[in-house]
Amino acid sequence: MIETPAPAARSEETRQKILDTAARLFRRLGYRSTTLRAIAREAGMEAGSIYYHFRSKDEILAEVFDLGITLVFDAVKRAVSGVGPEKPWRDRVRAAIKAHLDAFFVHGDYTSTNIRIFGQAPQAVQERAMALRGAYENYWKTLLAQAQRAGEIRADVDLKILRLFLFGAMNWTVEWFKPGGVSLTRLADTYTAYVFDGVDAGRAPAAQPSRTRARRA
Amino acid sequence: MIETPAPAARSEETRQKILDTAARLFRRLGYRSTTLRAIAREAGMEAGSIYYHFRSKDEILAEVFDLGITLVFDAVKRAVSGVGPEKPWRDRVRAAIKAHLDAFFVHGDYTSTNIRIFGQAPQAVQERAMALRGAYENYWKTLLAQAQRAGEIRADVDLKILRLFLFGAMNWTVEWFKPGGVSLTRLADTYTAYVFDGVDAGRAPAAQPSRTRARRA
DNA sequence: CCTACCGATCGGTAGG
DNA sequence: CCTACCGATCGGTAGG
Repeated sequence: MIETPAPAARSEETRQKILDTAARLFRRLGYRSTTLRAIAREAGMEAGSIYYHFRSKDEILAEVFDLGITLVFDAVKRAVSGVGPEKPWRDRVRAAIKAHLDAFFVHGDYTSTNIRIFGQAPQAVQERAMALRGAYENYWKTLLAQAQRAGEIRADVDLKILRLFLFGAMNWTVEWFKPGGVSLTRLADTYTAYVFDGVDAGRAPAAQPSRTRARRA
Repeated sequence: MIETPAPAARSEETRQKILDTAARLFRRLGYRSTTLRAIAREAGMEAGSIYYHFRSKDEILAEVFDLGITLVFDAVKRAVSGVGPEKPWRDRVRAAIKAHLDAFFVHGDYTSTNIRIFGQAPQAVQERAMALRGAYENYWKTLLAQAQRAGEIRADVDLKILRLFLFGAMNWTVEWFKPGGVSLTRLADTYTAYVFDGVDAGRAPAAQPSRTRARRA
């Protein structure tokens, strides 16, 4: 019953293995230090064979970039649309934050490569990825704008600054998050609470299910 | 009256020019794509001459890292200690945020190199920079802990998470900030307000000198 | 600080 | 998908 996969499927599998390996090496070593020979070795083939699947090193990088953005974007859209229409916008923002963070660690090599080495990619590769990046940013712009229009974000908040503030906080987690400590769900809850409520002691602590603390004066 | 600088000073000047050039290229191109030949060219000398001033490419990178951290650290310490003792801790945090952001753009190539390509540096170089990085992180840890002990940050806030949250937001500015738009002072004020007060519409807007808005219900 | 050079390695290709 | 190879370029060094 177990058969050899059809040639097309087999090839697609190898292609995917090359991308996975490349993403992992790009993330750790950067663009130039990642050599096609190293990718080939870890993917179990010879260097020249990569050109059977890709036209150039830049094309591999470009696909890693695209896949990284797409995986995050899709996960975020799915999470947000899963929040009931009667729920406040804060819940949708929280779902988006959680999905964004989750995607970092399910597809960590792709997303980290995006964050870490986008700036050092050849310009042609950057330009190709810009469209997808822009679409993802626009999604967040709209999400935050709706929350503001609904009155859940103060009208004096500059949404562009807020979005970049939040993106920074989220994207930085690729530099320090390790599984085993704080969970991603808890981290997403915490970040959401920081953004909406702040950490000031003169305010009520963020609503969190399992622990309520006395408030100061 | 204008004399040729003493040989020692001249050499120090060249050394500095090499570091400045290297930092700029490291930031833009990454570690491996930045070649000693390119550094030499833009610093106005031949590739071999760099070895009169540095022992290796790695040593240049290590010095760029160290300088980047030191410049930010010193600026932050200076800014914080300039806040009057009667002032609330929030003012010290705000001063630290502003100094951290300012340093990014006064010494942008050094600090951006630190943020962008630390992960792709050879391990020996990373290890050397760890001590300074740790010292800077500890400084922030202490600062936030004092604010919490003074009751200005809620007792239930995890300071490690808060620090990483804030570092992410601050460090991400190297990816998007361009002079001419929002000022760094305003950005630091805004980030401080976000962290302490949040953006929720059910709360008072962050205290800002020139504009007070009506508060919602 | 320069000239001239070395060994190593790279991205990519031809031909199978 | 492999073998064998090319031209280019790299970090680093010797000798001045």
